[in-house]
Amino acid sequence: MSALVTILDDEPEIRQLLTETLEEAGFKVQSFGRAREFEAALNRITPDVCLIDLSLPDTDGLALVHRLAQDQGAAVIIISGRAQVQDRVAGLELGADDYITKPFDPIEVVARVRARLRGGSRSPSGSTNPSSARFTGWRAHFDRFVLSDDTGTEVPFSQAEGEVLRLFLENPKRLISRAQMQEQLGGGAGDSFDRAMDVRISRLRTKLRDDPKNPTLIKTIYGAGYIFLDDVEW
Amino acid sequence: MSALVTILDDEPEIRQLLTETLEEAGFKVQSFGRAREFEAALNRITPDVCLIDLSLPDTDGLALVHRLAQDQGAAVIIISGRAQVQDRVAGLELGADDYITKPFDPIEVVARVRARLRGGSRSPSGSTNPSSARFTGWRAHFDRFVLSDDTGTEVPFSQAEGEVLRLFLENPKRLISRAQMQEQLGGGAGDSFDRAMDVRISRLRTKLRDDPKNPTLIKTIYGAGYIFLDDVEW
DNA sequence: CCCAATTCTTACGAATTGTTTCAGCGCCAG
DNA sequence: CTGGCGCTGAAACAATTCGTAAGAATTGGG
Repeated sequence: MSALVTILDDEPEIRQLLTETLEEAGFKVQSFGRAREFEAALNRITPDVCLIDLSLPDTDGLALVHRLAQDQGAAVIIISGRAQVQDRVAGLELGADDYITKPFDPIEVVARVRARLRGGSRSPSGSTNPSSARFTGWRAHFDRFVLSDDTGTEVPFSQAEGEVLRLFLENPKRLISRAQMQEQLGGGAGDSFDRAMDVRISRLRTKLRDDPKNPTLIKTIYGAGYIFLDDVEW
Repeated sequence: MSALVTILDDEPEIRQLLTETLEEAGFKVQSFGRAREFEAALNRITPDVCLIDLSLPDTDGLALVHRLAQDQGAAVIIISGRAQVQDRVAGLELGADDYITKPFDPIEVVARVRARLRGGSRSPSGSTNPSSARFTGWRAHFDRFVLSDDTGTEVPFSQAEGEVLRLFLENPKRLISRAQMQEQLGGGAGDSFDRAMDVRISRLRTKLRDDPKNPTLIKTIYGAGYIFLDDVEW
C-alpha cells in the first residue's frame, strides 16, 4: 500500500519535478495548482502527506493547514520561497509538520516525506524500555521492582532501593561519589542526607546478600564513594 | 504536563542556549555532553523529543536513533554542522524526524520541537477505541462496564473504577504516578484527593481479587505510584 | 422528595523511608 | 604499635505514605 502525497503549488515546473521524484520513490501523487481545486478534491481523497506552497493568491493558509492536520489527519509540509526564520516559525506554529525553503533538493523532500509517514504511525505511549538488567547471580526487573535469584527466588525492592540500584547498574565499574548520587537521585542536599544514602545502600546490600567487608557487588571506597564491581548486561 | 526534551551535544554553549530557550518555552529539559551518559539515562527517563548532534566521537548514531525512535517512541531531531543534502537525507533515512543545520535560530528549534509533539499526539483518525482488553484471568469490557472471569463470572465495575482500570491497561508495565493519575482522570488537585485515588484502587483491587501485599496485577511502588504488572491485549 | 448507587472524606493501623545515634573501621601522625 | 580523627554501617526511632473500613456527600431515577 503506497501512501498518497498531494502537491499544491502554482508553478508547473515545481509540480512536475516533485511529482516525478516522489513517484520514483514509490508514492502515489496528485498535484494541484490552485487551492480551490485542492480543497474540492479533499472531499474524495485522503492524502497522507500534503506539500503546500502557502504563497498562493487564493489561499487562506491557516484554515487549510488546520483542516488538513486536524480533520484529515494528514501531515503537512510547507514549501515556501520565504526563508526568513520568522516565516518558518510562523508556518510551523500554524500547525505544519515541516517547512522546506526553495530552492530545495527533491531528494531531501522525499526523505522528509518519508520521515512524516514514519512519524504518523508512531505509538504515543505504547512501548516499553529495556527495564531488566543481569549481573552475577541476579537479574533486576525494574518493571516489576523485583530481583530474581539464580534459583528463581524473587526479592522485591522498593522505589528508593531501586533508584540506587539503577544508578549502579547504569555505571558499572565506575566510582560514584555521594555528590553524584544526591544529584542523580534528586535528594535535597540536606545535611544528613548522606546518612540516608548509606541506609539505602545498606538495605540494598542486605537484599543482594552482599557483605560490605567482603563485597562482591557494591564496594565502598573510603572517602570517595562506591563502585559496582560486576559487569552488567541490560 | 510539560513534555521532556533531551539535548545531546558536546558543545556546552549550545547545550546552554538550547536549554534556556526550551525552558522558557515551557519544556522540561535535560542535556548531556556524551552519548554514554545519555544512553544510561534512557533507562530511567522517557523523553518525548530528543535533540541530537550525531557528530560526537563516541556515538553509534544509527543504533542510538533507532533505539530512541523504535523502543522509546521518542521523536528525534538531528542538529548537525554538516549541511550537505546527502547528510540531511542520510540523517532522515536513519530514522530521524527532522534535521536542523548549524548555525540555527533557537526560536525555530522550539517551533520544530512543538511540531514534533503535535505529530506524536495526532489521533489516528480512522481507528475507533477498542472497548475490550484481555489480561491474565480477566477480560475487561469497557462498553458494558463489566469484568469477565475465566469461568465466565461477570463482575461489574463503575465509572471511576473503569477510568483507573483503563489507565492501567493502556500503560502496562509502566510506573504511573499519582500526579499522572490526577491529570489523566481529571481529578482536581484536591487536598485530600490522593486518598480518594487510593480508595478507587482499593475497590478495583477487590474486584480483581488482587492482594496488595502480594500483587499479581496492580503493584504499589511506595512513594512513587503504581504499576500494572501484566501484559495486556486489546 | 425519597431512595439507591456511587464517590468522596475521615480515621486509624500497617508498611516504607528518613533521621538520629553510636559502634567500628581505615587512615595517618607520632 | 598505638591513639586520635573522620568516615561508614546499621540499629532504633520518627516521619511519611499507603490500605481500607465506615460514614458523609453527591448523583441520578423515579
